[in-house]
Parts: sequence; structure tokens; C-alpha cells
Amino acid sequence: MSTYESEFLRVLESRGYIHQVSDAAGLDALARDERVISYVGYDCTASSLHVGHLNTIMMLHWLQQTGNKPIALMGGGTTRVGDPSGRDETRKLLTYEQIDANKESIKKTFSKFLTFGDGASDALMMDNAEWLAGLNYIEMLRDVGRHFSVNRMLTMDSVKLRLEREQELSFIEFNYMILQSYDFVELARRTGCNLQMGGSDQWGNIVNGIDLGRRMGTHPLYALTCPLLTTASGAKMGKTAAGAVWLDAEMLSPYDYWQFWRNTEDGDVVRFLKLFTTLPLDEIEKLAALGGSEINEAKKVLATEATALMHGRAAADQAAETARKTFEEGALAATLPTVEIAKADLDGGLGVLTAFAQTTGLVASNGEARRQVKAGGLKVNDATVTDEKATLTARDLTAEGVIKLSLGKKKHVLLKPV
RNA sequence: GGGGGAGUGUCCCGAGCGGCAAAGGGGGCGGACUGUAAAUCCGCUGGCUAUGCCUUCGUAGGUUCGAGUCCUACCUCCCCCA
Repeated sequence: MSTYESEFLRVLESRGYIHQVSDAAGLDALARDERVISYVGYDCTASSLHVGHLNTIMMLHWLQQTGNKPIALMGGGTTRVGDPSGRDETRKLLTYEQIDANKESIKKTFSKFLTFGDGASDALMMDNAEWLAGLNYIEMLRDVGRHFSVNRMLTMDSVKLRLEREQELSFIEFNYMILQSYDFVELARRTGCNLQMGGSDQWGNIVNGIDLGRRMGTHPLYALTCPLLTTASGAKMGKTAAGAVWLDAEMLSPYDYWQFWRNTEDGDVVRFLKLFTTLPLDEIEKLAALGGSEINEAKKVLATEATALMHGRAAADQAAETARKTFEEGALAATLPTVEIAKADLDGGLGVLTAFAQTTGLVASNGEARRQVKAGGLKVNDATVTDEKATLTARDLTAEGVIKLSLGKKKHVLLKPV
């Protein structure tokens, strides 16, 4: 099981992507002798994917790099139903308009990692709304529903956990796994798809799809899942101060994205280098040898490489440079996130609380700003704010013509009069 | 259909004799220590035009000087019986 013959599985294995595989030997042979056509499905529940989605995107990336064909499946149809996996409560239903808007926004991300086109190993973008939205209920029950045993569905983790915890599981959610299974069969028929990948929480749904394929007479189908992303200290990854770590630059700036990776825990650095950069393993080995505080060098490499993949090399280098100036030189980096204000506001004197809360949004409210002042967490031009009634004026402008506002040691924003 | 129980600070879990902006956790944020790490310790964790005002305990009414706390109806969920 540990030595695969196909390049595809060898790469995934060596970089730590493999959690479970349905028929490892069979899939290995397929990847070695023929071509793997694999898909990952993405729900359209938000307007951007977040780092939690990154490992499956990277799996698609490596799939393509090793000569196979990736399919990014937008869950335009399944999102209308809602996946109960790993959730205690029913998601609230999104409107079709929201789903479509999210879908369009999410699509952009994939072009960074995959090459789309019509060639044999070019990536495809599909949307399951295409075949799910128009399904006829009676036909669906006869063609697909009869292959599902409720007895068995009740034993699936996503269902069982809800029942055991005595938490509501609505019928609409109960159907999610049927739709996802059907997706697999439909993709197998339409594109020759033979492998579905996903996070480990998707195992049950994927295996159901394999069974359905067998019953409905498709070619053999395979499942491959990756471990769920958690930090070394066990926390679920993807959450940060401001919320999720979004992939879309409009929702999280490349600089903040870089910072997220820069702040990785020591114990995660090597694992993340393998998962979220495309650096060769021998280079990662060298970085892994760094001890003590030298590991910070590895973290910078991680941050820059991961950011380069997502936002481009130029943005990554700039983020690294901004961070270097800010943290290592203690200098003022003009490339820090900047908020423009009207000159007139400054002439009249801008209250510090207002500046931090309303103007820059560094803190959520005036009250929060007040508390931070008390805790010594706010700084103007690196000087701690001690008077919550202080005002900012043109005199506070630095030689560079800006005012630097900081929350804690890591979050900085520049105010720039226009 | 009958009987019993539950819904709390819009991140979560959870206490709550009629005087409560509401115990305690977790999480988060800030501070100290460090290496922009982890662990640890300390502080904070409704909003505002702020010695006061406003909004919060499933929903809508009611009793009361005063209700998360009592009463009524409704909604949702759970358990037992049928």
C-alpha cells in the first residue's frame, strides 16, 4: 500500500494528501496504464472558497501535473439542498440567486491552479445544476432511488451522528447523498470520470456514488480522500480574526493571506509546505532541518510560495517585502493595506476611536476601540494610544504623508489623506 | 391524540430565589514572555452622541413599581404512552 507505481498516487502519497483510497491497487493501475479523470465537488455556499478547500484544489492540481484530467464541479444543484455532513444543524437554504452569484465568484479561483481547455488533460469546469435542476421526481425515484437502501443510509456517519445526537435531519438533507452519488454516475457517463476526491468527511458520500455506479452499470469508480485540515494544536483551520481565510483577493488581501501562512505553528510547517506549495520534496527536507527560531525562514518560504500560487509571484514578493519592512526593520512600509480619507476630515481632527472603528474597521465598534485602548492594544505611528479622546490631525502625518494605525503587533493599516 | 421536558448574551456550550447587561466554560481579541510560533500567565469579550441612554434570554400578549425568571396563547425540538 505504501509504494504506488503511478506518478499521480506517488506524488499525493509523498506530499501527504491521502487519507483513504477505495481500491488502491486498482486506482494505481488505472493511473499508471490509462488516464484518471477525477472530480471534486464544491458547494456554492459562499462567494469565495477558503483555505479549507485548498487541499482538494491542490489534489486536482497534481492530478493535472501528472498527466490526468481534473474536473472542478460546481455544486450549483446540490447547494440548493445542503450537505448535512459534519454539521449539527440544518443550513439555512440559500436562494437560487445567491447560489448562482457565489458560483460565478468561486469559478475564478480554479484558473489559478488548473489549465482549462479541450485537450485530453485539460481541466473541465462543470455544474451539477445542469443535470440536477431538471430532474423529474418520479423518474429519479425509479432510476436512482431504488438502488438506495434506507437501512444503509441510516448507518452513514453524516446521518447516524445527527440521529445519535437527537438533532434534526430534514428529508431534504437526507437526500443530499443521493444527489452526490448521482453526480458521480452522471459525470462518469458524460466525461468518463472515474475518480472522485474530497475531504475525509466526504468518504461516505463518495463510496455511495461508487455503489450506485456499479448498480447502474458504469465503469469502475474510485474514491480518494484527504485528511481534514487541522493545525498541530488541533484547531480547525481556516478561521482567523476577521473570519475565514478566503482565497479570493477581494475578500482577503494577498498581504493578509501571506500573513496567515507566516503565522503557521511550528509543528505544521513541513506538512503545510508539502500540501500547499509546489516546492520539490528535497527542498522541503532542507527547510525541515532548520531548528529553533530558524524555522521562521521556512515559514517565510511557505507564506511566499503559497501566496504565489494563489495570487501570483509579484503579489507574493510584495507581501513578503511589506512584512520584512514592517516586522524586521520596524520601518513603515508604504505597501501596507491603506485606507484613504478626505483631507478635510483630518483638518477638523479625526477622533482615534472613529479612525480605528469606522474609518479602517480594524476594530468592530467604538466600544471595542475603547477596550483596546485600555488594554494598550492600539497604536498610532507605533505609539500606544492612551487617551481615547485624542484626535488625529495633519500633524500626525509621517514623513511619508500617512498615519499608521495598528491593532496589536500584527495588524496595521495606513491612513492616507487625499 | 394523552403526559413530561427544552428553547438564554445572533460564535458555541451553558447557570440563572421577580431587581440582570445576566454566573461559568470554550472560542476570539489584547497584554506579558518569545521567534510575527506553541505552551503558560494576566485583562477584555452588547451598542451609543456615555457619571446617562438604548437593545438583548423562541414569538406575541398579560400580571407587577419592576420579568430571562410568574400567567396565557402560539412556534420549534426532544422523551414517554397511544
